[in-house]
Amino acid sequence: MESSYPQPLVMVDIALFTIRDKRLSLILTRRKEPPFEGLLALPGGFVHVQEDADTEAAARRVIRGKIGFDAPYLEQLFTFSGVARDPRGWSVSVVYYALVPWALLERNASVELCPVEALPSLPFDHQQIVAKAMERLRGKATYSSLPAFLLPGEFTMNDLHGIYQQTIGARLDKASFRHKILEQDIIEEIPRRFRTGAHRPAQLYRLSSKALTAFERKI
Amino acid sequence: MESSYPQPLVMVDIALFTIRDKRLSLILTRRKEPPFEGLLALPGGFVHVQEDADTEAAARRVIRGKIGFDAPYLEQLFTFSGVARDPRGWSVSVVYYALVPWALLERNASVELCPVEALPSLPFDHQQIVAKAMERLRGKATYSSLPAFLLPGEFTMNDLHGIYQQTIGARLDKASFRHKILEQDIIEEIPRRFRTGAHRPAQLYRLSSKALTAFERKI
DNA sequence: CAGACTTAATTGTTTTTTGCAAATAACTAT
DNA sequence: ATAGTTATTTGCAAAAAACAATTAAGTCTG
Repeated sequence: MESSYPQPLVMVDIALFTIRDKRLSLILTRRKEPPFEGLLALPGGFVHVQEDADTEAAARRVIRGKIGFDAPYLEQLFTFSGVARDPRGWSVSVVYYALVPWALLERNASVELCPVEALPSLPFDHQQIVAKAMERLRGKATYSSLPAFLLPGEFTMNDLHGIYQQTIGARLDKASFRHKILEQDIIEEIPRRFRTGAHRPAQLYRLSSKALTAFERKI
Repeated sequence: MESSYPQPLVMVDIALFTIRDKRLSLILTRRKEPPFEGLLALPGGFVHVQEDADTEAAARRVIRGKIGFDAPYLEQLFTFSGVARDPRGWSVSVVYYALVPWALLERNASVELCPVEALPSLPFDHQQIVAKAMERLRGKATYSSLPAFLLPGEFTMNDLHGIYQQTIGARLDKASFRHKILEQDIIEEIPRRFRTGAHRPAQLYRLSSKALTAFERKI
């Protein structure tokens, strides 16, 4: 039977993004075991065929282990494979990327955060993985509600505008951005809720039910 | 050591598209072994850690086994996993999709072709896989040169226009389409080459070197 | 061999989208 | 009250896209 052939090791790795101080950042783990013991790397682990229904469940397990709760946005990114990527042997890593608002992480003292423009050199093929994840993030930012998942439940149009500029890496016209976003129905005004501060109060928005169900269907 | 845990079975499956008689079609295989012996299914196989450098190499091996040569376009689609998708046990399938011009397949008598609107019910989770592949194809058609890989080396603007409409599933204005495509530099005129027939001859085009190198870099 | 026919390709016009600049609105701090 | 600052809207110009019609280039038919 074919399945008696030697099989690759199967693991999941997570590119877990957040935005702190307006900087897109990754949550990393300091490895507690060989190989690469002591180095910072993407959180990950082996798939446990006894407890994980599929690799997405494995990814959620890893994320919960790292930050204590589920990420609001989770999507499969790409599968990396080969004999050379891990010194333990031929391996397959199903990589997911996840977005978490910084507000949810703040109390969590243990997380190691690193802005994407200042990453250390990462073990395995994690450098490549990060590059691919950024590419996807940038790509989706131009036509989906994805970057909104980096924000907490309530946010202003300016917050959203900034996040989009961050992830796309370019300047966007405010008026056009506002227009296009509202037209897509991915966010909605929270009636009578404003962020008040030094100046004119800003209308608060939240993700619309349309955006949330689109995410459930992984669009 | 972690790697002594029970590991999932690792395989690759291929969604191999072509266009025959203006209909987007899939190349299927009649299974020669259990499970689902005798049924039509996507071509696939286990990853051979001795001979495959990575899952993409495994995918190429499967494709060569099926059609006798490499597909002009090949890209990783998605990884499907779980305990229920294959009766042999917890498995991971890294799925690739590939595009092949019908002209290259014509002489190959053994291939079983099936238009995507008239697929039989497929075993495993292959129905889902096909749905995902179509979605990706549709998505990419709107902004890339991808559908052009379904055509032979020389094609007319009308051929291309038809293919795009096929994969997107909507009508596209001829003048606008022409304009946008030419502006992107993904195809180029073949000087002095025309398809002659019953009426006005049509200029022949080919993929530009820009489109070909973009594919090499998997854009 | 003229003209009808058919498909290819271009051109012009209207409509929609986008980018830019300025104006208006709503607050706080002095 | 008013200057200062950020939020939001408005208006207009430029660009892109959709639509409609015209011109081009051949074959086929009587």
